[in-house]
Amino acid sequence: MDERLLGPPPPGGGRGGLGLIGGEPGGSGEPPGGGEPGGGPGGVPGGRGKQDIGDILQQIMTITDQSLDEAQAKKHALNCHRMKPALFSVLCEIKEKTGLSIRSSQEEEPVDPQLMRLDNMLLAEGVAGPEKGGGSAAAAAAAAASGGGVSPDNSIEHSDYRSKLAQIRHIYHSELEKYEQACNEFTTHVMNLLREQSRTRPVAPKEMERMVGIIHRKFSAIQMQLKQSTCEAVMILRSRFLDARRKRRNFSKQATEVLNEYFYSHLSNPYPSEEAKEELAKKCGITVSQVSNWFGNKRIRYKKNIGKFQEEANIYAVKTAVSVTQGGHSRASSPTPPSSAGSGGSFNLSGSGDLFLGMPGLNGDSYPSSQVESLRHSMGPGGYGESLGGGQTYSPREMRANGGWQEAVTPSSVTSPTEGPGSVHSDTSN
DNA sequence: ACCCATGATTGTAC
DNA sequence: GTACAATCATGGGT
Repeated sequence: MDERLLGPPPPGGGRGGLGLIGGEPGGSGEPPGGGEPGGGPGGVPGGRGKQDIGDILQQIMTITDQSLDEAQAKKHALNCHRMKPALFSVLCEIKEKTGLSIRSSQEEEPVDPQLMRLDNMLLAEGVAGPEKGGGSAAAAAAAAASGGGVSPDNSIEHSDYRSKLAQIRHIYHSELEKYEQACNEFTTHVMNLLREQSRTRPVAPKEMERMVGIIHRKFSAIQMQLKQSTCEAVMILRSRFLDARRKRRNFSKQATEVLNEYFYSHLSNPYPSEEAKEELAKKCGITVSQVSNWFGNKRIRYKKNIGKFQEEANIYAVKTAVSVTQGGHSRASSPTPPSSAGSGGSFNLSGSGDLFLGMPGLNGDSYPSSQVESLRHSMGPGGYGESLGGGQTYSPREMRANGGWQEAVTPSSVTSPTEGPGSVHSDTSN
């Protein structure tokens, strides 16, 4: 088998084997006329290339037709030829001359910047490099990039990301190993070929080195493709992971209820303190930033369309009213911030009462009073500032700047008459 | 498929 | 850093 692979070098020499790696400038693996001892020193460089293709084909045909024994016999005859040393020295001479041009034509091979980039990226993503830490580090980096909220199922996403990354890593390494193995096998094969050829033609160690270099370059090109596609896979995985973070999932009904309850019971000043947010977050099984988001969205949307929220407000107002009248302490689901201790009942009552006033049908007004208030607000500040009653100790900056939450959205009656100067809001802690 | 509700993100002001 | 306002993008109902 090996014998067949090494083939009968004399006619055509190692052309078959070396030709496989292709792209060799000047066909350096084959000294001019090297495979044609019969042609003698007359086979000058370049002459081979001009040979008629028909001749070559014919030669190939003869090779295939020849039996191995015949080839071996020819080889032997060549080696024993009395002119062989002379021919060999001529070939060596020619080789010396052509060697320079070969060397100058290729050699410079700076580290490919793209390969470097790919290597760096694979290292950074934890695909290349040490087994441990890399993947999780990348996942952590991705998580850090997410910014604020860490959703409860984030860990699931993390493990998912990690397992997928591990898969990619596994495939990458097994492929890399395969390539390396193939490269080594091929290198050995080529070296054997060259060694075999060195009996009939001069093959300098440098030439062998160069050949090995060529093979490695070819294989590293393949490796680069592998790295490139691995990078692409990681990028896709990563983008999917990042997209997944953005995916919105509605809060549970209970969570929304808790948040709404707080919102409507603090309608006059729906700015939960940090502690209140934390407590709400704990109760709802969400993060503090999600609570902040929720309140931010709620405030803005409530303000924008009070009428739409009226019904909802009424529902929660009734809820709180009922729970308060039933004992006042049954509002277990509604967090009572430490700073608001003692005042909860009062503003709940006031809130609900005012909301009833705002109910269409209950007050006989086709327009909810809050909408009227809204209209009044749109007329500009100044006319109803007294609704604050001077009792609010907490006023967010922007509220002070633009006229205040109460002024904007709260029906004048909602501004908690019961929430006097002594009433301290949870938000006053800020 | 469409529409609306809603959680998240972004840009801006303070 | 917080809040607002606008916007994006998805979930869910029809």
